[in-house]
Amino acid sequence: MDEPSKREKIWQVVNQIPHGRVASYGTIARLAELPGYARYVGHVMKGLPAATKLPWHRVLRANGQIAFPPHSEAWKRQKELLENEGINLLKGRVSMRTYAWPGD
DNA sequence: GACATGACCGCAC
DNA sequence: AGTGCGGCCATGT
Repeated sequence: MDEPSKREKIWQVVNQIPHGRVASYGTIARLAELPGYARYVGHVMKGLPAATKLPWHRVLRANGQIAFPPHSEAWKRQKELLENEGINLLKGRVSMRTYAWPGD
């Protein structure tokens, strides 16, 4: 089922990603106590309103890449927001070693 | 109810 | 280090 509790947990975790840090879909799922729901997290993100309060841009793939097709509009939008927070993208890819949350 | 698709992940080659 | 493949879960056709 698509219980509200699942979406809410995901929203909550995403909402707790600190400024200037990022987390992968799998990490979000794991922290939301929903291991294996990495894909579902993406589904929830897609359903977010355009003007959402959630820091959706801090959610990346496990390898640090943006989940959108490179150079697409959404891709550029997300890249912009990340750089706005002082996150350095190298070749459109974020160093998870440096910015991954949780960690340190 | 089978089959395809998606803002995914991890391990094996 | 790049690619492939199976595994994941919920939706849509």
